[in-house]
Amino acid sequence: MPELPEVEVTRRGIAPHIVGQIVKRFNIYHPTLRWPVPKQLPKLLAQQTLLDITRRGKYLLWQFANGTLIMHFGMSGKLCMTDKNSKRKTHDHLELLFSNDCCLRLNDPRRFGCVLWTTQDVAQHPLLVNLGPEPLSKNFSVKYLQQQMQNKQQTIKPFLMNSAVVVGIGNIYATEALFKAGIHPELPAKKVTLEQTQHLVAAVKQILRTAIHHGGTTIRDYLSSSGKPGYFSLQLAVYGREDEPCLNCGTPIVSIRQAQRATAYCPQCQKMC
DNA sequence: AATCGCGCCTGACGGC
DNA sequence: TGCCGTCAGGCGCGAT
Repeated sequence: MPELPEVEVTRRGIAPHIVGQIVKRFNIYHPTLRWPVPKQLPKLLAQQTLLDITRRGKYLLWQFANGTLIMHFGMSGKLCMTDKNSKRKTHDHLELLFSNDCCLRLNDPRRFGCVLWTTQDVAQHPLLVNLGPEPLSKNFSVKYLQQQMQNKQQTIKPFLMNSAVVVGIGNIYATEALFKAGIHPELPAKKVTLEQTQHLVAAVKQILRTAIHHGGTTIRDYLSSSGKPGYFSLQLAVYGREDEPCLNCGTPIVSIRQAQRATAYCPQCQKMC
């Protein structure tokens, strides 16, 4: 499942090939993603120059002079850079063909992703306007997080996955960051101490930076059909390691469910206080 | 107001 | 082998 690092790695991988290029064709093959892909997109984008491609949280933003394409990969989406003559694969839902013959196809088996269009200030779009700070920016600070956690009874793990608090932290990275910070996932947010908050902010930033770095090294794979997303190259300390020994202390990793999501943690290393 | 839980969807996997 | 049930999960939205 693409989280922030995978989206950022994708952005960095494709930008040099397509920014400044003109859209030759925009083809929709399967318009029913999470929301319908706007039917008028082929006409709107034809002959438009891609001015820039940026990211907000897990949203990829394609900036054109006449508007912005908003793309989200949901659970299973990815972009494949390919030859325009190559055979389309199952779950290739749409395709952007640029004037330099660079061809990008959105492949998303589960279709939880979306492709939308706005002519307004994209930051004010309903999907983006309520998003919290970028985790790798200085706005995601100990002071900020402390303030957000104040009076919050919700446990820290689902709290951390709330995009209004901080963007881009999905199940894998929330789980891993709490292990790294030594915090029990069921600790109510308001009970997280200053010291724990310091560890948590540092852990989130470090894990995301490392994941982006690893993704960058496997970027050609990521952009190809055979590729694996960057996080596969990460050493996951607890996620998916139920009953296996903790890498720190050997205690078997425990798995629970929080808000319908699997959470793995070490009962020895991750404390409630 | 804050938080929970549903539903969208397909592929992987396990049991029979 | 094949079929079928279960699970996984991001995230907006409606319910509580």
